Amino acid sequence: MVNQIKHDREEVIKKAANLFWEKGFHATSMRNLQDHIDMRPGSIYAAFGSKEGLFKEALQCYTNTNIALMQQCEAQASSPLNALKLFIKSIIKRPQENGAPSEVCMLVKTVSELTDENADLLALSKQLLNMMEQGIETVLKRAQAQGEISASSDTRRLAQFLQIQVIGLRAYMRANDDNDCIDQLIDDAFSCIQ
Amino acid sequence: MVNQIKHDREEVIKKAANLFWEKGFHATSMRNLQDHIDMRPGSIYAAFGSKEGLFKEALQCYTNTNIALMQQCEAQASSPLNALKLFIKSIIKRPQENGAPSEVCMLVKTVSELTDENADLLALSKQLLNMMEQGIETVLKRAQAQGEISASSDTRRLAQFLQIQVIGLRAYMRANDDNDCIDQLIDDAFSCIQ
DNA sequence: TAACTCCGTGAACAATCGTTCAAGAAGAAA
DNA sequence: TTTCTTCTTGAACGATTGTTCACGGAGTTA
Repeated sequence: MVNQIKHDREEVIKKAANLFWEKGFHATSMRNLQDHIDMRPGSIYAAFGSKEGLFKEALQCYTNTNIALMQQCEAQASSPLNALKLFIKSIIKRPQENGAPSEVCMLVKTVSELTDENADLLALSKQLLNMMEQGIETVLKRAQAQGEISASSDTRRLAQFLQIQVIGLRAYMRANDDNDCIDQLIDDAFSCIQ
Repeated sequence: MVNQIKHDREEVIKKAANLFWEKGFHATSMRNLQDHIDMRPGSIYAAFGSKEGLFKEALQCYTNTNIALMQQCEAQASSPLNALKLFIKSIIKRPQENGAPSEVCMLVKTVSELTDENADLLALSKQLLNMMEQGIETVLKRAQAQGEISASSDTRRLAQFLQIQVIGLRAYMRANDDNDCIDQLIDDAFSCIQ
């Protein structure tokens, strides 16, 4: 085998994504990343081109993980709507329970933090968030086809509604330390979906 | 009159708050601030002590403005619940319409961006967000006393619900460029309040 | 006018930022 | 062993970070 790649690319990106997710784009320095993913600047720049390049891959990785989780929920749950509930509940669980580095969605954090000074990163985050919403809508349509939700419901609007609930709940959890009521708040949100 | 203070403190803090609100704490450099508030480093540090010190005042200023807006809405509207609707609608309106530097609430942005590395700023933001929620609850109680909402409703939970809606809606607007549907989404959220 | 007080100035500080690149290490091919 | 290829290393770059402080200017008091 020719010179083997020392670092597993996927593994490295995953570690980087976790650090970016925790600290945000600007507060994460290349020195921080070097320590966290155990690579030297030369290797990082050879592999990813720039801090922005690595961040793009991190955003993609984060989204792919979420999509995979969604598919996993669909395989497990007894119906599309239950899959959606399972997905959202497992995403919203406190970080200390599922190892996530922040309560807030990484894409939302990024969209909130960045400005036009990083236009392409901002655009990518918006695009990925939109992709997640469309994924939700796809499952909602499946639920509609199976009669779980009314045929007259606007699945696009329902997907928007759920997206807003999840964004709001996660940011709210970040802002409040004691959140025993979260489970009920999630149920409240879902009771609106018919 | 002894040497008059050249810069109006309130005005300076308001300008600084707008820049911090737009760019976030980390992405706003002292050089950016110097240009934006037209003060030199010496004067800034004499008046505020540090970047963190100025940011604290900016957070307070932002919150005070929101509280003032809430009171103004109560004076204008025909009932407590209508005042709340008016307040939330005027907050959620797109930044290009009301001059706000970002769609996202400054306190939420801060809570989302910062980590324990700026523990006191994080704590202050959480505290101010909580204060806003309590303000909402106060108005809800007034609405309850006037029979606008059911006497059996849990105003604490309703305030939480509204807080989550506003947080979610604003972040959602930041992430989506075309948002003609926002007014309807706001009405949807309020239709749950009984 | 001279001395004093106060605020504002901006050059300069050490530290850190994102990034580059010449050099080294290690296995493959000859 | 020698050459070649490929990946890694870490010192070093100029730029920018948050912050400091000796200085100048302007109004007040004597």
